[in-house]
Amino acid sequence: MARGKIQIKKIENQTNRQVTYSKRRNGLFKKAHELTVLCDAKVSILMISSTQKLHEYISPPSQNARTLEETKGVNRNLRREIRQRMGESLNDLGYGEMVNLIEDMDNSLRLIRERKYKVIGNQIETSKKKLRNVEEIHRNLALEFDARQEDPQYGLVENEGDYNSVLGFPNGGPRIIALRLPPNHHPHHHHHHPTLHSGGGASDLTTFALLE
Amino acid sequence: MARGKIQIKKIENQTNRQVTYSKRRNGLFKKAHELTVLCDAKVSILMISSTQKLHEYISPPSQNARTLEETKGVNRNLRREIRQRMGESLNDLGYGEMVNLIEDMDNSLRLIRERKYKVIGNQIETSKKKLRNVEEIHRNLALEFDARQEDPQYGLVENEGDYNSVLGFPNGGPRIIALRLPPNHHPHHHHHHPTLHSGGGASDLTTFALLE
DNA sequence: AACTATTTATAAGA
DNA sequence: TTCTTATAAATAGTT
Repeated sequence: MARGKIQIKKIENQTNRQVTYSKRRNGLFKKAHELTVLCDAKVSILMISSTQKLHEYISPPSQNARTLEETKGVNRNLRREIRQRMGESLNDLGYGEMVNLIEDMDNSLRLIRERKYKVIGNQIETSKKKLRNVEEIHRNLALEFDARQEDPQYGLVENEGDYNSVLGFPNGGPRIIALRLPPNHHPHHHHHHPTLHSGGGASDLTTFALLE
Repeated sequence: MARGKIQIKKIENQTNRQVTYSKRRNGLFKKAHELTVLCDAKVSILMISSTQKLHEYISPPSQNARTLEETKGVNRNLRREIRQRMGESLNDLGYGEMVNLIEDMDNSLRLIRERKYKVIGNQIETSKKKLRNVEEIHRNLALEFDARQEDPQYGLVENEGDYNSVLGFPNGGPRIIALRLPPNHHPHHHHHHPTLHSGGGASDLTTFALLE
């Protein structure tokens, strides 16, 4: 947009592409920030460069920060729990947590089994297909990021863009927020919920603190 | 940035704010799109306006061409599956499906039990954690939101931005979805699983079908 | 929704 | 990478 018009198509020269990526990334983040301020909006941007580096912009929490953060935390934990219930992401669980999870899943299984015997109707063939489809689809969805996590070559990049400097925030600008939930703050009523246990050596809470 | 410089601070006039939001949102999405093309990057943007509408930009998958409808189906099925694995929303399952679910959960349980005995301790690679956390934080906005879709009162908003037209995509361009959120929600009002519960008699599938 | 006077972003060069 | 600057693009205010 200067010194000549360009076509919007992939920049083949790797160096140029890198430079343009860096410049435009800053521009985009700046625009995003202005939008959040001007329009009282919430914006979140994730981007992965052609060299597989990750950059992000998260608009700072506006007003209902506490509630929003709590809600975020609940969501985060819910998702983790789901993975665990699928038998994935078990790295995060300590022994005791795993015992609790198993107990919880046993209970769920019991529920479902009971229910099974109450079901009328037999659409077995169709049903099997549906479930298979669900399972396959689920695995595909998990790929985008999760698969990347399995590959050591993909690492998180430290704040390269230094967006805060660009925008004139010495520090304290938009950033990743860590949430520490109260230990008893959970939609579940049962106490033995695995994902919210703060126990264990390396909890998510610790990791989040590092991010700040 | 025209006809006068403005200060980057919240626009108090509601109408102006709305207009500016719309304009700048399109601008931001366009920039994002250019970035993806020019620099061969992947970009994902989520934003919620002050009127609680959600808009998102997701750069088209470079090769993996999954349609919007397919993706919607994935999400729909994922949510349903999660509920089922919690022992809820079993109404949707036929007998055969339930048999499959039980079998699958048994397998998962076995996985977890096996894993339990292999747990050693701090195996966490910080980079993996970071990446996962970034992803999760980014998607929190969407989830905040997905949870509300379970409630029939939430309706879909038509593609206001019409970003594809702006950019000259007749269709098949980057997908932007707008949904309308209600002004008030209740993050702390939880029953068993508020965010994952379907409301009323209609199944979630039905609800989603209406939403799309 | 369109129109423009201006501001802002940025491509190319240093 | 950072700066400079000519120019393209975005957009604030207006119609």
